[in-house]
Amino acid sequence: MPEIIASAYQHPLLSPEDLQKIAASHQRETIEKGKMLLKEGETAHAYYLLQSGLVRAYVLDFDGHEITTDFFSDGEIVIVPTSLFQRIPSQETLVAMTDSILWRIRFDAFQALYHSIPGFSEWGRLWFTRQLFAMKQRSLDMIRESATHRYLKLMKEKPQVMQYVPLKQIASYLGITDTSLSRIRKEIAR
Amino acid sequence: MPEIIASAYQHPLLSPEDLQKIAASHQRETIEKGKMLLKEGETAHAYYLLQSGLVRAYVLDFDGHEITTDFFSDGEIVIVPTSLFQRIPSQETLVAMTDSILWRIRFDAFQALYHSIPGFSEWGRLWFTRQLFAMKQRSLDMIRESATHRYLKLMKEKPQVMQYVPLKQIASYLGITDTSLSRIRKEIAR
DNA sequence: GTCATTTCTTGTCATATGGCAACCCGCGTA
DNA sequence: TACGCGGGTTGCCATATGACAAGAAATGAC
Repeated sequence: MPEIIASAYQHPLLSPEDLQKIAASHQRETIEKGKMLLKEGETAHAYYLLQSGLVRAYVLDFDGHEITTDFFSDGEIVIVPTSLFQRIPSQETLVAMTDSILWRIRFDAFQALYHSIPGFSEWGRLWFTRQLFAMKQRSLDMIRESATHRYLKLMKEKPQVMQYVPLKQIASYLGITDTSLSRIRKEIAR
Repeated sequence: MPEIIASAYQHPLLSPEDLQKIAASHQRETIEKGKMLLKEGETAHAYYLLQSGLVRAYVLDFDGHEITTDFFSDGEIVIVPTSLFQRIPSQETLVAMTDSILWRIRFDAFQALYHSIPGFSEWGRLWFTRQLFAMKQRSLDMIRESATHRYLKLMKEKPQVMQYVPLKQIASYLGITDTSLSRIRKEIAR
């Protein structure tokens, strides 16, 4: 069983046998830089556990500009929950920023595990709880932290992003223009 | 069975009998304006379904200023998921802005339902999915909408808030100062 | 290697918002 | 009635960021 799966689904209620079953529901997949895992308007039928690489999520602005909504890095779950769990078209697009290796699990397989392994639904609830917390922190950061602080924080938490993502896309994630980000970088380098 | 419970837990997989069991796990409670449902530092042991009233959630700033993180209105679930599901102290405080009526369900009772009624854990996942979406929208709004637009949107979606909450607390929810909000209101009244 | 495209930086000016302080108003209370 | 106080508004000035445009640097295609 791939190490990445065991560590991603770590939970006190999940036995080694449970993990075996969970692992068996995942298929290994690779994707090239620039390719999309999910496009706006499509309905998701699976989510992905990212073994290595970098994936970006974005939505389109009222006038067609991309706004980056998320960066996914090693060990994280690449997913658009609304589309997958409400079975509706996604507003977000998922695109690989580097060649990536991931483990896909289809909705049906997930559903079967969710209702047959108690520890798995516990794990799921915990995952949601943490996601919700992270999103709340992000909203709070938008309110109480300066753009400079948000940039430094992102650099610290996801340094890979700096390496593979154009500033413009980082800027939209931070809620500023690429021009401002450029000035912030200049100021920091001082 | 209280109407509010049946409608809050509406889900195709939940039978009338399921709803009976769910309802039986809730206790009716009232709270006076100004009282707290959960204080920063306490660990939540229950969540609440709000039948009528208005509840506000806030965190404290680095220098002690309140930042409003949420308003809960009729029919919504009043909860601090991180504290309840990770069994850790809450960073948020929940305070009643008006006299309110709510239905409380304790963690243990929730847990029992979650693992015995498949439709209930489905419902829970859907609730999380929607919350996550709402939080993402909020982050996006902070990025792409002006303060004026955010204010108008809040007025439209939760008009009760205007009625019972001081501008200062609304302003912190919108990510601006009360001074700015006052100017925005002036401009809108124009 | 050359050309085209994308990415990043910089300058100028406009605008939104903040910080601070003064002030006004309504309301409860001594 | 007078006072104190919380809530809201306003004026003045500072600052952060945006909009737009030009140019420099890096990247990719052929």
